[in-house]
Amino acid sequence: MFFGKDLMTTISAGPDSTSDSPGVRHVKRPTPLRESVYEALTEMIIDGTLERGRHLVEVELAGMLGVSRQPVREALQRLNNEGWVDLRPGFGAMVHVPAEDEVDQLLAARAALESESARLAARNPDKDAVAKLKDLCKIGASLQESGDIDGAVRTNGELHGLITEMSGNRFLVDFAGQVDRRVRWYYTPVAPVRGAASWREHSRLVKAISDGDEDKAAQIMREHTEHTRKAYHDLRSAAAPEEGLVIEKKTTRRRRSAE
Amino acid sequence: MFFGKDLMTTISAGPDSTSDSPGVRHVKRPTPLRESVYEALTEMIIDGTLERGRHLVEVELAGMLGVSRQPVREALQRLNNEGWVDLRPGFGAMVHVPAEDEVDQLLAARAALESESARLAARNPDKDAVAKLKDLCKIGASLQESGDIDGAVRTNGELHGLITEMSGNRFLVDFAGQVDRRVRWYYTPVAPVRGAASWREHSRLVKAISDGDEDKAAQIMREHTEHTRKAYHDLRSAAAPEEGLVIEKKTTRRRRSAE
DNA sequence: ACTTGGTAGACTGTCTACCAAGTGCCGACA
DNA sequence: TGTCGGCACTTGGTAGACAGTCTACCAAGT
Repeated sequence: MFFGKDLMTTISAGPDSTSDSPGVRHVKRPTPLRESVYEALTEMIIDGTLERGRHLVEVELAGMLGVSRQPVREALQRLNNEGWVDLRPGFGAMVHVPAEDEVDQLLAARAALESESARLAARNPDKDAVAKLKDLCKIGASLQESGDIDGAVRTNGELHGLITEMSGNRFLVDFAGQVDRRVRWYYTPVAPVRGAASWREHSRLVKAISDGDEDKAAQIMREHTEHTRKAYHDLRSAAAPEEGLVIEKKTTRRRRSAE
Repeated sequence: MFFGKDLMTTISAGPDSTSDSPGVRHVKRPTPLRESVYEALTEMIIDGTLERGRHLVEVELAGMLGVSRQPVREALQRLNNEGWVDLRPGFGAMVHVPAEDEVDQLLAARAALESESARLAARNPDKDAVAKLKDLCKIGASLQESGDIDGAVRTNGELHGLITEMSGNRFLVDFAGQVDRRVRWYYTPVAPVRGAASWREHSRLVKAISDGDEDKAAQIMREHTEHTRKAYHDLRSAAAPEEGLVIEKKTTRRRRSAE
């Protein structure tokens, strides 16, 4: 994400630099440090810099980010509450290792949350928002087609996020947001397979919303999530008949190198 | 106030809620202080010891609970993340003052979450759990009848909690749990009015679950929540035709000036 | 070979002290 | 009366210290 730029240079400035290096410029801190640390860490977890199961040592992270233990602790506790890491008392934090049934449960929760959101969004569809949705559909489909998986996944997130926001329900927004981020973490490898069909469904969904057809919107969103779950299972059983957790290794793609 | 010295006796409460697989007996794990503080504070917020809108000063709470600032800070941040308090940077925490549309949104979210939970619970109803549900129904109804509102509200919470747990989906459990506690906070005054009908609905719901009728269970849960919302609105418009939220009265408390 | 006991190191949980910066309030001043 | 400046308070963040606990490893005993 974009906050990275400034922050990372600021934060990662001096691992063990002495207190008064003349070159270190302390940028204005608009947001509390713990917030920045939180985002930096989620980013590192999602992009794999911090591998699953890794033991996160407070002082180590603190040094890595150029802050003291406290903000790190606070960030870690939030990450723990949201399920990104597991905090064992007296030992510390480990990056969460997802159980096999976890994606299932996540998608089930998402189905409930987003299907309801879609219903409420359709209940009173805002003109501008609908226009934006249509845009996102077009953008997403073309990104998908051009093979920009990261972009498509991101756009997918924006689209779903916008729909939940249209529900006007801040709790749905919040919960669905959390679920979405988690899903995105586990799910990126599925996107290439599932992509094309997914975007066709998005279009139908947006249409139902703009028509104000509540039941249809909710229904489509439900099926949409259900298809995603199926795709995940197919990929899983195809890619890892016995090896279990090895999938992410095999399917991880380096996207920066065009192939 | 009895918070005086050994807060352990006050806060360190019941058995730990670690998910225990059969055969593994965790002896005794001292809960981190921040956890105890968190629970003490939510309790105080719910029962009104800390009134809505009140400015929470870290060092004050720390003294009150007999701990240092650190655990209090960590607890406050969690409370902030979960919406119990609002943390204003540079100023501090205030106990959250619910907006008037907030209960609506909360109940809408709960409808989605718990209706889905009820569906999943009905999908494969566990014998023991169903028996427990029936118990709770009986207990709740009798508590309601005998006028023990607090007890009825608590039992209501247990019943809903058990149903979400029966869904087997930890995310639904988690989210619904958060929503439920919040609802319980705002909602206690409604319980007396709504109570009797509510418990009749619970019985029908439990029956649907034990029959394995998914659609019916989901449907009943939805209507159940809907009725609750209606009751809330009725009570509200009856009790406060004009004054609305002015419950908070304009008390700017002077804390240190001589009075 | 397997268990037991001991030991050492690492890390967290918590406390204390301290400082800089932001916020709200109150009173002085125009 | 209204506005400005300053004061007191509080948070946000840092540093260091210390006890308790967890892990790992090694040595001795069975």
